[in-house]
Amino acid sequence: VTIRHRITIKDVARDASVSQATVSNWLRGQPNGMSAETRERVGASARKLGYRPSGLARGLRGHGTLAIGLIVPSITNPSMPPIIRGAEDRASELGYGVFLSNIDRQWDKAADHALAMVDKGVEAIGFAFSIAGLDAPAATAASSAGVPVGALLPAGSGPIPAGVVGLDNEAGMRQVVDHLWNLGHRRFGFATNTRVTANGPHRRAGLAAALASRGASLDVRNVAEDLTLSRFDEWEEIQSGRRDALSLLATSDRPTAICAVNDLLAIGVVLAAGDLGLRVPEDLSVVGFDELTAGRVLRPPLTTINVPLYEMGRHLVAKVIEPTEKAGLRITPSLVVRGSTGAAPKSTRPRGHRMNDADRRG
Amino acid sequence: VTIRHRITIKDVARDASVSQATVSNWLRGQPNGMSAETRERVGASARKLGYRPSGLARGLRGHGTLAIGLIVPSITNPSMPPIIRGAEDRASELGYGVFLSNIDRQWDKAADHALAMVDKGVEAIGFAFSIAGLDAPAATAASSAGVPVGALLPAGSGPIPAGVVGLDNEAGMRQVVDHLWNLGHRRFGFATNTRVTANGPHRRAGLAAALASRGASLDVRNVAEDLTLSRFDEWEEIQSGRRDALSLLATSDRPTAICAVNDLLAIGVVLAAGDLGLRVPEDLSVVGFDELTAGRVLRPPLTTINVPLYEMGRHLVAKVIEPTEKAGLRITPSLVVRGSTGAAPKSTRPRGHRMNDADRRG
DNA sequence: CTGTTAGCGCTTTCAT
DNA sequence: ATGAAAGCGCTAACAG
Repeated sequence: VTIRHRITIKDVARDASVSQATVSNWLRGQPNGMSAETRERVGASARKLGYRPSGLARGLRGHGTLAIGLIVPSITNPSMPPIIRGAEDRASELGYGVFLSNIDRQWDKAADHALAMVDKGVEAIGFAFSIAGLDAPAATAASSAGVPVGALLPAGSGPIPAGVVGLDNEAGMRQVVDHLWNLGHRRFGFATNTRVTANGPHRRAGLAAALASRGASLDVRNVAEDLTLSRFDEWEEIQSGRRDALSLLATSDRPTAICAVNDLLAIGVVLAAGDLGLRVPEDLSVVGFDELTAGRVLRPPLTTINVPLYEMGRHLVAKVIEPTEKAGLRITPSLVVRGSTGAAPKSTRPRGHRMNDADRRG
Repeated sequence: VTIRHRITIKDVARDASVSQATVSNWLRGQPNGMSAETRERVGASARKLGYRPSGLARGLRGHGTLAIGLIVPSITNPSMPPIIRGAEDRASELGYGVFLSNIDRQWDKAADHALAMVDKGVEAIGFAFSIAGLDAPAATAASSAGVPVGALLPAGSGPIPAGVVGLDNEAGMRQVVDHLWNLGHRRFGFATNTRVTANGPHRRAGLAAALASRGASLDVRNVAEDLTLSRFDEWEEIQSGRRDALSLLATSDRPTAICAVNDLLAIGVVLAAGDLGLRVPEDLSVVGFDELTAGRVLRPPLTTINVPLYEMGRHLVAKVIEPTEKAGLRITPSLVVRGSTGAAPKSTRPRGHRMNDADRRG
């Protein structure tokens, strides 16, 4: 607990009877040669004195600070921890530390946080699913300050810009439609809310596109977008899915399968089905996106799309720290079939069919 | 995207025709007087030039770096995000940035990570539920380097040391026992595993103590501690709870209520009950600890103990950044009654009673 | 191979 | 009320 005066390179130099420069060379693995004898002597002194190089001074002098920034939209979003873990792991392997900043979906805060990180000397900044692309204010602010940025983003179609790790949501929805279509489903619903990540619109569009490629289409009346959600909160997001489902299932020609923008909403859909006395998957199939643990706990367990979040976090960091490649990386998620999807119900209710009381019962 | 040469205090000084010292004074809100005229002129120049002070240089010169470190045992543990969010929020309010480090329950890594943070100039380090107290190697390493440390820890009995935010697990278990006892339960079981946080033993001891205070006791045969868990993983932890329950419920005088060390294990217990054809709560009551969202999704929803994680994260940071008070803070969690607990089953099976086939059936 | 000498951007006496 | 100058701990040319 001795708060001894900080041991500097100078102390080591004096102890080893060499110059600071020599110690400095020793520090970063002798770029130019160095006699083994000296190296050892310096090493011994450093160890003896308990010397630890100051990252601050090193950073100030122009060299790296060995720190990067990671900005997450909402840390309580269950998708984030694996991403952060991946990012931190990779950064750590590369000898970097990570500054974490959570903006709680207040997108306008991103730029400030990014700049604060720049001031602290980060060498790069990664955005975990920011609402917009690399052209968002926060990203441009950082890169115009000379700090490289990278981001996790929906992939969209076309090439992926350098620095971005793109999630191919469309490919995911394609798998969902394949699965459901083979099960006989023809009327699809989509549940989302106004506070989801940038992936939301891509998932909806992906569903519509996959349906279109089979000559079917996503009826706008079968798309529910809850807008009563305020700040992000897992349970609240589940509730938004529940509200969506309630409105989706109130129509006479209700969908036989509902795709939710993510697992949280999907859980809400399953819960709503229970409220309405509908059996899943006999009466209604439900599929989510993201593969959360909560979806496995649900009865029936949720069929969903697995997204390799941990790997994405790793890639994001690798991309910003060592921007070797000039192109981005495309990540394709994959379907995980569990119990919430099954054959479409036999008795399809043609459009315009009148609801009976049993349908109405909650 | 212009990577203009960094604007320094010198540029501002030149532009405003004052000295660096004056700009420096202006920077940190004029400690000594300063003519309003000058202040304004400097401000104008700074704004015009887009000046941003370098945290690195500021830190090097001896003043604060406005950065703290936060070390978490396992970021994918669902209890962590709220803590991190609270910590980050409070730090941010105080103008601090936070370095996050996840050690994935590899406790021996903590010291290295802490030291790495010290090298990066953090002003303090907070440990979110480290396995040991403030006397753990990591904490002593940091504090002997002159960096104050704080931690989230089980409170235990007795006074709480400065810098620690203590969770009173015993108080939580007392509430659990009150609730269950009033429901008629007399045979209690406890499910845990060998990889839980430092709170684990305290929860078990708390249960035993609460029972003892009513003249009852926790039969060691009714304590199951799964040890097949490797790295932390939510689903795996649920499985460990399932295994615990399977062994706990195989006895002829099985407990009528099982308390799990946390919600994840508790979910596993409920799932196991389902596997065995036992109804919850009619045949078995289950209670968890931590109040996770997954527990609300479970059917029946889990009765549990809510821990104010977000607040604890905030307190932890406040304690390490402004170590005003000399004593720690005690946090008392509170019972949340949901559907997994109910009246004890009428037909109690006295010790030694022989199981019938129905009991055996899975 | 190793030592000298300048700074990096900022704070901080000490003068003025 | 403001300025000059000396570093914080380290790196980066150059010299020797």
